[in-house]
Amino acid sequence: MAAQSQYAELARQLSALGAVKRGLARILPGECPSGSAAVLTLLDRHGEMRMSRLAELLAVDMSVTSRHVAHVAERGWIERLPDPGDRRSRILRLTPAGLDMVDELAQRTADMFARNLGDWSDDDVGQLIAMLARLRDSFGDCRARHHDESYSRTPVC
Amino acid sequence: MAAQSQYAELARQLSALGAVKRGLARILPGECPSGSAAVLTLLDRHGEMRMSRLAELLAVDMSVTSRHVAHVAERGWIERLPDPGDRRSRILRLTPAGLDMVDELAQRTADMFARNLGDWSDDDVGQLIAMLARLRDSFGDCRARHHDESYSRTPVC
DNA sequence: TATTGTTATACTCTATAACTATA
DNA sequence: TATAGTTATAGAGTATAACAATA
Repeated sequence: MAAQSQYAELARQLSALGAVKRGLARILPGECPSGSAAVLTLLDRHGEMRMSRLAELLAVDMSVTSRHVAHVAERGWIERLPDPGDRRSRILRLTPAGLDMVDELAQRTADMFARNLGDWSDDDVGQLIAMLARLRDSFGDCRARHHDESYSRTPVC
Repeated sequence: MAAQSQYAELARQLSALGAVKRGLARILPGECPSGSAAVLTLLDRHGEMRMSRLAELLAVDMSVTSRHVAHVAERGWIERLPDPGDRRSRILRLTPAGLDMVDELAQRTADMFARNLGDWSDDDVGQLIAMLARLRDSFGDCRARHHDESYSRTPVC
């Protein structure tokens, strides 16, 4: 358990991270904002999946997921296939054009990091990744709890 | 210098951090969204300062800073004093009510982290803070470069 | 009845550009 | 002319609520 002043400092650092994320967003292709990029990247990493699963991985509400998915589908980067097991559901899958975009994104991201993190060792980056993963894990699923009052009124996160 | 796959993973982790930040935002008082909280927290930490300095610390455009500052000033949490040395400028300073709000924010933030990071040691948190600070430092000031074409057309960040 | 997904609405944060006042 | 700050406008991301279709 850490001290209160440390928590305050951690909050400041997390807040300041917005600048890094906006920097990352600024190098994206015009038609592919960060929400779309996240969808494509997750589909590439985890393979085809349903909306609800994607919403979980994105850690946003399904309504938000729906809009991001519509955006990338309109551009032909994914297809929405019927789910044979549940006709309410849709299976999301990258198209070849989507895969191309994923490659483009990876290229731009790597360039960006290479420019700015040139003096970080492989190990440094690995440690940062590990700590961020642990942080996310500790917070669990921080999305709002829809219509669920079984917990306290103020969300746990 | 790290590998491209590591950079892709780092980008994913940073993107996923949005969930943690939204969780943090959800516990804020209704009248004090995260932009306002950042202003108050920075004034508390660094003492009174001018708009331009605050914009730098927030790492956002001054127009954004101006709106956040107006919001907290309307609620009486800061005062905007004339700068004796430059009449274009304004000095921002926390009021007693602003200090109270800072305390309230620190309390809520600490509660939140204590709930979720209970199994992190003081050292763990310290390491995370240090790495985030280094990350931010490596990226430098990632704000858009206004009307400055002395660099390449694509921003460095 | 409950769940999957979509759409409408509203709010926060951000950047760009045009503007005022002062240096 | 250049700089400090404000305001108007637009775009991205998100959540809530109401809704349709299916389980």
